[in-house]
Amino acid sequence: MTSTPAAPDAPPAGLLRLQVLTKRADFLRASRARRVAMPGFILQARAGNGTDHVRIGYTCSKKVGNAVARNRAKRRLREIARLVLPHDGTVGTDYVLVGRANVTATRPFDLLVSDLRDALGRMT
RNA sequence: GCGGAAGGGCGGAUGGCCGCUUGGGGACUAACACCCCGAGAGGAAAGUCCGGACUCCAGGAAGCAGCGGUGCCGGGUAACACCCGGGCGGGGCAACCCGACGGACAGCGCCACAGAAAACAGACCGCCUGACGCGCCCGCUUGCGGACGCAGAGGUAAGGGUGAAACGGUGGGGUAAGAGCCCACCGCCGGGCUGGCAACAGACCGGGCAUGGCAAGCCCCACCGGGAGCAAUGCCAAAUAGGGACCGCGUGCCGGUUUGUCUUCGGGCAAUCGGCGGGGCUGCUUCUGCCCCAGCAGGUCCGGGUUGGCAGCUAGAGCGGCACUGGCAACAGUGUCGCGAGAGGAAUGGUCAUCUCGGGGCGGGCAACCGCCCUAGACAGAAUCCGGCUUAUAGCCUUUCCGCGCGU
Repeated sequence: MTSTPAAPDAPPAGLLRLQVLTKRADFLRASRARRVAMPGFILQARAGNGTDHVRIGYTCSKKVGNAVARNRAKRRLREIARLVLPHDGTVGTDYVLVGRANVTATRPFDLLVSDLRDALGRMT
C-alpha cells in the first residue's frame, strides 16, 4: 500500500468507499472473528461479507463512559477510519472498532492513526 | 471594610485544513456522484417525578362502587403537585428562611423505653389530720396531765422524680395540708359583633375548664382523574400463512310483499322488509346507539410470522427582547423586532494554530505588583413536542437588602 502522508486530503476518487454497519447480526459476526487489541481501541475484522465494499462499524459500550464520552470516542474512531481504511482496508471485509474507556478520547490523534495502521498490518 | 440574606445573567472566542446530516439551487433521463448558498445540542439536552398536546383502544352519556391523586385562602395558567399574593405556625438581632398547614365530640386502632400512673382516671416518694393502742420523755397531786415518735383509717395532688407528652400556666388569696376552691393576667371553649372575597384577625360578653397526642395506621370530608403510549399510530413493499383446537352464545318466533324454485295446488323452501325475542360491546345499574342470529361479533390456547422503507417529525396553549396598557405580583392584551436542530448503530464533528478569562509553577520585590512557563479546564449530548419540578455543575459577571465597625 502506498502510504500517503496522513495528509488531511480528501481520499482521491477511485479509492475504496466505506459502508457503515447497521445490523446487529453483522456486529455479532465480527465480534466472533479475529481481533487485535491496541492501546487506543480494539479492532475486529471478518473477511467475506459478500460485497465489494469495505464495511466499518463502531462500538462504544457504557463502560467507555456517559453519553458524552461515548459520542466523543465514536467520533474519533470514525475519523481515523475515514483517514486510513480507504487506503489500507481490504475489500469484502467487515471491520469493527471498539472504544476503550478514557484512552480512546484522550490518546494523541496521530498515535491513534498509526495504531490503526499497525493493527491492519497485523491482520494480514 | 468584614460577615450575612435574596435574586438575575453567562457558562470560551476567532481562523485554517479535512469531514457528517439536512433544506434550496445548478448541467443531466435518473440514480445520492459533483458544484454553489444556507441551517445544524443544553442550562440543565439529564432524572423520567408531575401537568398537557397528539395517537390508538374501551360505542356514547349519567350515577354508584372500587382504585389513584390533591389538601390553609385567593389569584394566574391550556393544565399542574408549578408560579404569584395573603393568612397561620416555627426559626433568626435582622435581611430573610422553613412548613404533607382539612377533620381527633363519625368510628376503630396505637402511645415503645422510662415512670406510681399514658386516657380514665389513678397515687410511688411526699404533705396534712389522727381513733384504739404501743414506745419514750417531763411534771407532780402516784394515777392523772402534757410533749414527741410509731400507727389502723382518712384528706390532698402543691413539691420530687420519668417521659415526646402527666389532665391548663404564672402570681396572689385561701387552707390542717391542698386544689379554679376564689381572684387578676395569659391560654382554652362557646356566642354574636366588627374588618376581610376568603384563610383569618380584633375587641366584647359568657363559661372555671369540659375537649391529651398520632390522620406520615385505617378512616371521614371536599375536589380532580378511563387505559396505553411516537417501539403510539397510518401507509407501501417483501417473506411466510391463506390455519388448527377448545370454550361461550346458539341452531329463533310472528306478520307482510314481491321474486325464484319445488308442489300431492293446501302449501313448503330460499331471498327480502318490519316487529318481538336472545346474544355481544368497561366492575355494576339506567338511558341511548351499533353489531350478530347460521354460524359468529366474543374469549382462551397452539402453530406460523415478527424484516425493510415512507409518513407521524417538528410553526406551536410557539419562544425570547423592547415599548405601551391593566394588575401589588404571577400574568394577560396590543404593537414591533429577532429566533425557529430533526438524526435513526443515531448527524451537529476531527485536528492544528492564535487570543482571552480563571487556575498552577518559578523568579524579583517588605508589599501592591512585574516577568516567564504550563493549562479551555464544571456538569453534561436532542430522540414526538410543549409547561413545570428535582438533581448535577469548574469558574466568572451583576443587582437589591440586613447586621457590625469606621469616616462624614
